[in-house]
Amino acid sequence: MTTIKDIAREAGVSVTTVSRALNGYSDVNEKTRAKIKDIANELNYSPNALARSLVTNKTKTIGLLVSGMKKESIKDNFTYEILCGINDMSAEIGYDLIFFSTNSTMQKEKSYAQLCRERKVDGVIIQGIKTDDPYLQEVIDSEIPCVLIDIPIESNSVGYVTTDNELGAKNITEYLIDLGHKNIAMINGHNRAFVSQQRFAGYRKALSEANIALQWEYVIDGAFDEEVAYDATLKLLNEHTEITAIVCASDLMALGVMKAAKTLGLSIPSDLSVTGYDDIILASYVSPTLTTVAQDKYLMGQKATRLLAELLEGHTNERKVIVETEIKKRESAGKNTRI
Amino acid sequence: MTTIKDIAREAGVSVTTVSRALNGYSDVNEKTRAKIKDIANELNYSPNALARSLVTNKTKTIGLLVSGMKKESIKDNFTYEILCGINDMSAEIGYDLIFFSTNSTMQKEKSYAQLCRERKVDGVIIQGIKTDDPYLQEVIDSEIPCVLIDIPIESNSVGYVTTDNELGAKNITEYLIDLGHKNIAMINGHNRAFVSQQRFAGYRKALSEANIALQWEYVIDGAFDEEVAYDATLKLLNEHTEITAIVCASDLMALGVMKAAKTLGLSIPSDLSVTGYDDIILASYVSPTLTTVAQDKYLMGQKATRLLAELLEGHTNERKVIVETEIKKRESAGKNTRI
DNA sequence: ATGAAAGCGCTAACAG
DNA sequence: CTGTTAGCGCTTTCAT
Repeated sequence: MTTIKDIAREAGVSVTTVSRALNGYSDVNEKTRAKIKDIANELNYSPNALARSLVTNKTKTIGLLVSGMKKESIKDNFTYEILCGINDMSAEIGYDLIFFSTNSTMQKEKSYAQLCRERKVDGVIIQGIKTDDPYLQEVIDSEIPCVLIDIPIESNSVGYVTTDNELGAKNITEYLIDLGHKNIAMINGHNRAFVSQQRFAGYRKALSEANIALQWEYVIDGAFDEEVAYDATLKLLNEHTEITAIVCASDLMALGVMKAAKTLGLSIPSDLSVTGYDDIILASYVSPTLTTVAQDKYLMGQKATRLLAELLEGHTNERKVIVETEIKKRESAGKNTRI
Repeated sequence: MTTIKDIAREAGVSVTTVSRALNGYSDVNEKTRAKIKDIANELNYSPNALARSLVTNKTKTIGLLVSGMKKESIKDNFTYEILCGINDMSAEIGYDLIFFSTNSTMQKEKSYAQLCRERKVDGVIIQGIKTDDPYLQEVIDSEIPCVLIDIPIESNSVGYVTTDNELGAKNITEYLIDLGHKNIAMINGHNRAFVSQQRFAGYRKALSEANIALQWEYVIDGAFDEEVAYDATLKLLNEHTEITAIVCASDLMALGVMKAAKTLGLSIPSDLSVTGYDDIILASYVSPTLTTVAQDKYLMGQKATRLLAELLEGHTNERKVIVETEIKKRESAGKNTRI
């Protein structure tokens, strides 16, 4: 492996000069620089990022703490799209990405801060973490710049990217109300997710503004899981045949709801309207196609990365980024036929 | 930031002892070790991986060279599933993952080997690279242990994971032949992909064994792209109305073919049978559902990682891993009705 | 414009 | 069982 020492020897200069020449410092004779560069090329030199980082205390690396890269959640390309956005943007701004491979067993042994300190990442992006995750507190306490996705926490070194979940849920609920529905149920995620709390708030607000009383029995947690949502829906619809529409806090759960409807012999949307949240790829391919609140996940990833870069470079204006959502009106929601 | 120096001072021992105590060496008094560990905890110490790597020349890091993490290819969760497999397995064997964020512009400036040398990754997994990619030759030349996905190259430091693409394509073509089809077209990827070459070979072999003459006009490249496949299919079917079945080299392209059929007013499978390759999530959700050759992408990722680990630890038996494929018979392929 | 020297945090002989 | 010493490859004062 070629080092600057080798180059220095070959060029008959000191390592200092080599370092400065290669790093584009101005106080170096252009002739010497050219010579050094030539030799570097010839010797097939590439700098050792480890050694450099050790002294500069910068790694040009972003740590990624991503839950949901499990086999089970492959259907849900939410995480992947965010990843793509992060990847593209980080390439643009010159940061490499490091995945902390931490399975559940190890998570107990090694703290968030430890992970970051060991690898000396410049900053971190966190996605898919639950609000009761012990890591979360650590993030806030730690000095390491960090961007959270879908967790609204701000501090000196912490920012976040999210969508207006309350508004999104409110809008789509209103859309159902406009379609004539009154008995609208909600399959939510779970209360350890901020987005669930917010989406419920939006649902509630829409009902309230339309003077529809909130029925607590209509609101069920589906754990963001297709199967769980399926089971919950069967039970719900058996007990409450008056329900004509279901708002889901994720597309995946909406798929579960649609399956349940099929099981019960209900056709969508004539017997039951269903809406999702996220706009995953499947949403536009299932039959009937799924009406949903679209989040631009790719953009979220990009913005998260850009925000982190700002945090790192210390010229942050705003630590909060809200990405717009959009209702995709497709086939799964229709007029209430039971009026 | 706490260093072993701090601990050493506090414990009244040398840094060497601290290092050995913390790394579990046996030649350390258990009492001293306990004391050192206590102090380390108290001081909230975590080792600096950079410094360690600099001297040990090992980083416990796997580099990932993945094409297809672009916005355009989000539909195609092939890459993502492989990633999940890699991620899970690398967590298990204690390696972190680093993404080389290299966009097209940078790729020209920095070589594969440079990337690896700079970051001092222990090994590399490469996916989605084309056979004419200059990186490929570098991989082979380089001494860095490397596992390729879907590129059959072996050397001292290089292994690969793939499926039997020829067999898969042969099987599914035979399946169509068994259904009574004779005029079977193929929408292939492109010839810079090994899998395309192999899948074509399988298609060809199946035809030949059934004494069906290969028609070169029936074989078109679809660039692994939905749109391109769509256009190609329109043209193909307009010129060759006798075609009753199309074998595609990817599911994404099969989606394009299905759209084209729709455009042409052909119904699937009664007018046209279509098969895919990969078994992406969409395959079982589109309507009609897609008959395809399923590859266990997650498993491929896992196996790639395990193989790399073996390469790294120097106890490699076999540098080649072939993952089984399976034909998923769904709705898009049916009996030839034009016999 | 260049070099000498110190040091980033750690491990690894070697000696004792 | 423990400490001394050297050094991984690089950047960074501080001289010159």
